[in-house]
Order: sequence, then structure tokens, then C-alpha cells
Amino acid sequence: MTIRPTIADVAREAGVSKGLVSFALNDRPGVAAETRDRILSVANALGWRPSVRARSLSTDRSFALGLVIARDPEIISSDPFFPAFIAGIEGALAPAGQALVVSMVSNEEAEVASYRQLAAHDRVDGVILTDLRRNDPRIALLEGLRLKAVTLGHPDVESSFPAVAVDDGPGIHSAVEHLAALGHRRIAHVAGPSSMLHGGRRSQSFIDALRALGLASDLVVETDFSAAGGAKTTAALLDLDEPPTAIVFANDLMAIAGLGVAQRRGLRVPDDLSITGFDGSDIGAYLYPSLTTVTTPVLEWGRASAELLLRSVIGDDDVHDIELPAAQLLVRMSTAPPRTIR
Amino acid sequence: MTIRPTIADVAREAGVSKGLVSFALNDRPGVAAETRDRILSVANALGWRPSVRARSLSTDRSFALGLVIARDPEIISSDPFFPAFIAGIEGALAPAGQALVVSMVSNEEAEVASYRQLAAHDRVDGVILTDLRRNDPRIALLEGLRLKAVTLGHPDVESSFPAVAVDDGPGIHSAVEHLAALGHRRIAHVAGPSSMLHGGRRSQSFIDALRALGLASDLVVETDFSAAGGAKTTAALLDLDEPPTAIVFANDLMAIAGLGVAQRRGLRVPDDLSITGFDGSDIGAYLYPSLTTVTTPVLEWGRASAELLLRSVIGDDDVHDIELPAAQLLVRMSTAPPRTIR
DNA sequence: GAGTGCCCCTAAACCGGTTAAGAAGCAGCC
DNA sequence: GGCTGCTTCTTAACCGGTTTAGGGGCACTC
Repeated sequence: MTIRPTIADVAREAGVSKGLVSFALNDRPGVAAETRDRILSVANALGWRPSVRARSLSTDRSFALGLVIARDPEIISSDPFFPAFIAGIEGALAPAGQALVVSMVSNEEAEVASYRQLAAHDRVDGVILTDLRRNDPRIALLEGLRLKAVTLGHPDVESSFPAVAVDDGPGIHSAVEHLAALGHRRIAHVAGPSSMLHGGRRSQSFIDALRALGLASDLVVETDFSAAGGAKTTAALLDLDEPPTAIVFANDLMAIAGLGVAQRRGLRVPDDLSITGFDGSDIGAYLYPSLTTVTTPVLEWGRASAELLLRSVIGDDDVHDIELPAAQLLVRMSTAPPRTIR
Repeated sequence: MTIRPTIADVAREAGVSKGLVSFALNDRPGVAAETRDRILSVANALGWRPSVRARSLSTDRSFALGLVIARDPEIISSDPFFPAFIAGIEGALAPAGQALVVSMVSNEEAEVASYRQLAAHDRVDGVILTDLRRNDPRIALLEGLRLKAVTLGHPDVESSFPAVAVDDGPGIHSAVEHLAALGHRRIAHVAGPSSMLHGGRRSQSFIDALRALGLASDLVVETDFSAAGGAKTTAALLDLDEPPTAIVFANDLMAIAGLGVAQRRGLRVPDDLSITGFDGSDIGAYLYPSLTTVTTPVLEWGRASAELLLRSVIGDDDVHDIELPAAQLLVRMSTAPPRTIR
């Protein structure tokens, strides 16, 4: 096993020019069928593989997509989203011979720097934009950097990028209706930061759902999606004179922390307090009680995003927004009728 | 903002040849100080940035490292290791202008294919090898593919790659001693697969620790590091005629599932059963009871691995194995004296 | 029989760097 | 004055592809 053959080797062996080999290998017209076959079989016999590097240089493409993950170091390990999401991306990228460049940073300055670096070094042809924020500056940034992108969810600003969205609403609605049907009247929501679009959207869905049922929606507390935040706000809610009998958490991590807080206080879940999460993370099934949650098709989300972005990079014309199946309620054991009306 | 300047632009502007510009920019000897300064200031004025693509093609380097993650889809979301590990890697890579290519696969064939693809496409200069297995075929594979690598831990086969290791032993020993000191005599271990080196090593440490204390070490059950596996084996242990009063789990995920199983049976943790995990994952602190566990310097591990691999890629001579601070016991609330001797 | 058009192919430039070979200029030395 | 050797710089090849311009051969047309 020596050095890898190049198209020059193939050309020599097949008795044609370099250029023609390139044409034949790329299935372009203007090559006689017989010649094309000969070139292909020679390439095959020599074990020729294209050099991504050379192709990158001449075609001005990277054949890779990027994912910048900005997360507080404290949250990063426990967040079930990204590993599954990356697995989904991989499902679309690997068969296409594309690679995924991942960058993980802990704050917004580093995030911006990371995008700039990806663009300056021509590492990727496009990026997947997660965790959209209100008035998200990254959209203009990426447009300025001339990177392609897809956004996870619909941004609240003008965007030239297609979106891949999962509607959180139905999941939250189902959770609230489920709790109301069980008899709960005082239902709280531990929300993610309203600066993040999905945080805000989940809150709004929660409020809408309560209103539709004619219930008060005053118990919405905003925090930061972290376990620490979930624990703190849960404690605050339980300290109220009239504490809620059920809490809808905006993600599983906060729900798990909230569960711990309740149990620590001697409350029984679900008898004294019902709890729902959001994410459908696997670990929730193994807790005691297992966590009623809202599942999101994360893997599918990753796959669809990567596919759409690839199409957009190629210059496919009909790239348009994609709506994935909505989030769905997954009832497990952390919800039950409130004790007061039992 | 037009097209990016190349060294040809710099050369023209500075009135020298392309080659000399390259020499000046790479700080190589043979350039007059005055000329060098002129070239550098012209480059600076034009806003010249090197093209990684062009450099890759001519220097036969990718300026990127790879990480192939092989995990069952079921485990992937809940595993706290990789996000933190990647964050650590990033800490070393970003300042060096290097990128991280991540590939996530679900089985061994796909894993091999992934390494082959990374090598065939020249995507990376080296890879970080995690989750070493017994007689790990990947080492020979990577040597054959002429990729550089570092291994996480010491392999049990001949390897030309440097290792970055964290000794699990002291953590497991501490956990066992902690439990023994509390009065436990029947201590079980829910182990990871013995086909994985760190799974086997933790078991062995467990057995050694018990022996050293003169206790029986017959309660070692092997499973797969998953929540489902942890739950199932915990159930089996608790079904024994003489069940253990404490269980040492080989990772946090299994410990959390085990905790759920015990509580589901009406056992109180830690009163009826003590539990320890392994990983030091953050979420464990918020459970009820909070999980006594063994912490590993994951972030540091990632950083050190990436740095070592970068040095190895450059051809630095004195790359040798690195031993990081050993894993440490973190006592929280899931361990207490057994009820029997209370 | 010249002109036109098409098909198949070659030659060569190009992408943006690195690097080997060699030339020019100059000082030092005998 | 010629030789040696050093520094500084240029030229040109090279990495491995893609792509444009154009040439030769052939059939068809009038």
C-alpha cells in the first residue's frame, strides 16, 4: 500500500487527459460512453478516491457543516438535546460524505468568535442555528459571513435562512389539559429564559392553554433551563402561601431538579405535587416516579436540518421551511389527581 | 468587502515574490528583517488570512482532530461524559485554530466505517480514542490508516499511541471504604461491560478493595452502562435471598436508574440501601437523595488529550503518556449506615 | 468542396498556499 | 581578479482536483 492514486495516475493509465478523467468521474456530458467506462474501471482498479482537500480548494466548498453549541458549562453535561441531535445530523451527513464540525463554547462572545473562525477558515459550508434568541444577532452575523444556515424554529427577525420547526404548543397544551383533567386548578410553569424563543413560546402556550380552560395563569416563573434554576424556582413556588398542585417545567432537567426539591421537602410526587417535564429524555423513565414529559423528535430534527442545509448549500432552489410532527405528551407516573380533591 | 486577499495580492503590493511572502508569514529564516516587516504590515493592511484549504493541500495536514463516538442511541442522550469532554477538547483546539470533527455512530461496524471515512477524506490529522475495549481492534486500524491518535487510558494491546489516563481505582476504593466504614458488609457492584477496559478496571478495583477489607466480593454483576441495564441488574440484586445493603454503580446513569428501582420497591435510600455512582454528573446533586459519586476531571481530560494529540501530530518528539489526577469520591446523600446495624 | 455544427478530447490555467532549486549581490580571502 | 560562501530573493514546480478555451475529426448541408 503506497501513496494514493490521483486523477493524473488514472489519466495516464487510461491514456486520456486529466480533464477528461474529471469529467468522467463527475458524470458530465461530453465523454464517449466507451471512454467513460474505461476511465471508471481504471479508477476503480487503481482504488482512486477523490481528495476532499483538492476538491475544496478548486470548488470553494468545504463539504462539511458546522454546529456551534453555546451552553453554560454547568448545563452542558446534563442536556439531553445535543447528543441526540448530533446523532440525527450524522444520519444525514455520513451517507453524503460530509463531515460535522462541532464547536462548544460557554458564552456569547465565544460563540460569535466561533462562527467567525469557522467562516474565516472556510471550515464549513453552512451551520445549524440552535436555541434561537429574541432578536437573534447571529442571523445577521451569518448572513454577513456569507455562510449558509438553517434555523431550528422560526426566528422573530427577518431571515434569509430556511427553518426547521417543531411546534412545542400542542405538547404544552396536552400537558396542561392532562393536569386539568386530573383536577388541578393551580398549575405553575417553570419557564426557560424569555430571551430564548423556545423558552418564550412554551410560556405563551402554557398561558394560552390555561386561559382556554378558564384558569388563572399567574404562576409563571422564568429561569434558565438549568438544574440549579429549576430547583430554586420550584422551592420558591412551594414556599407560596397557596402553592401550586402541579408544575409544568419547560425542560426535563429542571423537572428532575424540581422533583428532587419536592421530595426533599417530604412531598410525595405525584400525590402532593404533579410534575411534567419537556424533552422526553430517556432518563426520566427510570426515575421514581417516572417523569411525565413532552417528547420532541430530536433525532428526526437533526436529520431534517442537516438535509435541508445540504440542499441549501448545493443551491437547490426549492428549500423552504419544514414543519416536523409536533411535540407530544408522554404520560408516565409523575402526574396524578391533586390530593385536595381526592 | 470583496474577495479575500491571497498571498499573491500581498506579494504584488509589497513588491516581492509569492514565495518570499510565504517565508515571511511563516517566520522562516532567509528574509531580511526590513522586508519581513514590510510584508507583514502589507498583509495586515490588506486583512490577509491564510486559506486553510490551500495550506491543507500543500502541507498534507488537515488542521483538525476527530472524535468518533459510538453509543447506543438509547444511552447517547443521557451520557454526561461527551458534552463535557468535547468542551474540554475545544478549550485546547480553538486557541490553536484547529477544528473538531465529530462523528456519532451507534454500532461497531459504523464506527470502523467512520474512521475509514475520516482517513480516506483526510478530514483530520488524528483522533481521540475513547472507551477502549479489550484487544481493541481500532488501534491496529488507526495505525493502518496512518492516523495519529491518543487513547483515553492505557490499552491492553501494543500501541504506538500515547495515552491520557485517569486512574479510576482510587475513586472506587474510596467508595468501597466509605461504605465499609459506614458498616456495610454486603456490597454489590453493577459493572460496565468487561469488554470495555474501564468497565473491567472498575470491577477489578472494586474486587480488590473488598478483598483488602476482608469482605466477600461475589456480588459483581455486569451490564452495559445503560439506564435499562442498571435498572434490570439492580432489580436482580434486590431479588436475592440476601440482597446487598449497598451498591456501587460503575456510572451515574445506572446508579440513577438503580435508585429509581429501589424507590419503586418502597426501599428508602440511603436508609435501606446505599448507592454510589461514578462520573460526578451534575444532575446527581439534584436528585433525592443526591447521589454520592466519584468525580473524574472530564474537562481537563478533554483538554489534555487534545493538546497531546496536537503535539503528536506536529511531530513533537517527547510525547509520552499523561496521568491526570485520579478520580475522587464525592460524598452526598445516597449513602448511610445500613439499617441492620443501626 | 467549402462551410457549419457537433462530439470528443487535450492543453493549460486556476484555486492559494509551500518549497526546492537556483540566481544575484556582496563581503571576505588568498 | 577569481574563488568561496552567505544572505536575500525569484522562479517555477507542486499539492489534486475543476474548468475554460480551443482543436481535430466527422457528418451534414447547400
